[in-house]
Amino acid sequence: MKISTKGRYALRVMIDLAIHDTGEYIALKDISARQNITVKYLEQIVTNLGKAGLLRSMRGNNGGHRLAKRPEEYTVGEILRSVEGSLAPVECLQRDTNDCPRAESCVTLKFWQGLDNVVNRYVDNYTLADLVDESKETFEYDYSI
Amino acid sequence: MKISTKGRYALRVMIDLAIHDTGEYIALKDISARQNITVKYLEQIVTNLGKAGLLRSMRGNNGGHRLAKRPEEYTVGEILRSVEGSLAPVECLQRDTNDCPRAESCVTLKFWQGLDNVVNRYVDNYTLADLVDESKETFEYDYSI
DNA sequence: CTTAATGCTAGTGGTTTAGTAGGAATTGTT
DNA sequence: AACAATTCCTACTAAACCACTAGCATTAAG
Repeated sequence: MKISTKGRYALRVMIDLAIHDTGEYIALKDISARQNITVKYLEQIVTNLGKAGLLRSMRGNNGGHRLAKRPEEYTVGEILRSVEGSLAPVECLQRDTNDCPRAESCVTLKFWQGLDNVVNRYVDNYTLADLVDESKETFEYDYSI
Repeated sequence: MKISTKGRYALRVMIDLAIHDTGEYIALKDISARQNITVKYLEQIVTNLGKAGLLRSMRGNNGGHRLAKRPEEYTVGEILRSVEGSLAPVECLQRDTNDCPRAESCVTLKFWQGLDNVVNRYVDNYTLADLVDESKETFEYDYSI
């Protein structure tokens, strides 16, 4: 039931972009320095975030990334899913990719569906803005993070 | 965020033992035939369940396993944890094994704790008896499973 | 044209998953 | 006492996944 580093890092990247949002594009180099994640690894993460439409990106000199919408418009769920794929606890709940032939007779299906529901309800009711607020509580006067 | 086969199989084993409970010990061979899981793999799973005190086991001829308590006294959470280890979505929440030095400054800690809470609340309020009941609904008159 | 950035594809060492395999120990039956 | 059926224990393994690293192509500004 673990979330991978990509999921955890994606959250940190989004918080970082939200806190340092100036309207300009922010280079991965800067995020890397603040978050202690290599630029190369960040590339993969922001690629996923970008493909999901969560970021606007710009190549070339002075290029970088910025949020595509306001922090309160992102759910943590969509951020996590963009890099982790489905958060479903068992594969048979990923409707699109899988159709378990035993579904009809599966005794535990209801249990797994319920678990999937509570997880998704939680992550989809938590917004990036919530994380940003908590970040500001944590570092009361220090916005350098 | 996936549960491994061991976790899924452990649930099926426990349901199987509950449904076929006669007070006698049930051999892995029988569970294997009903659940389509090899005896060898079942051995590993019941070893974990046994070490957690969830099963009573008997070696030798006519040996096998049976539940250590009534189905309503098991939570699905304790069954899953006995084979999966902690269900925490991030390692830093596994108090015993880990003490993240960044915990104080971790911006996302509160979010992860909340997720851990909803997951554990769900699985710890679901009992083996609930699964058994649902199994009986699924196979109305067919208890051969 | 140079520089600084992202975009894309591939490689890689380590860990975990999902089993398999073999034999020792235990218990009931004959 | 021997045998058969079972669990117990340790080790092994192929495949997948994770957490990166690497190299080069592409793009944009100055």
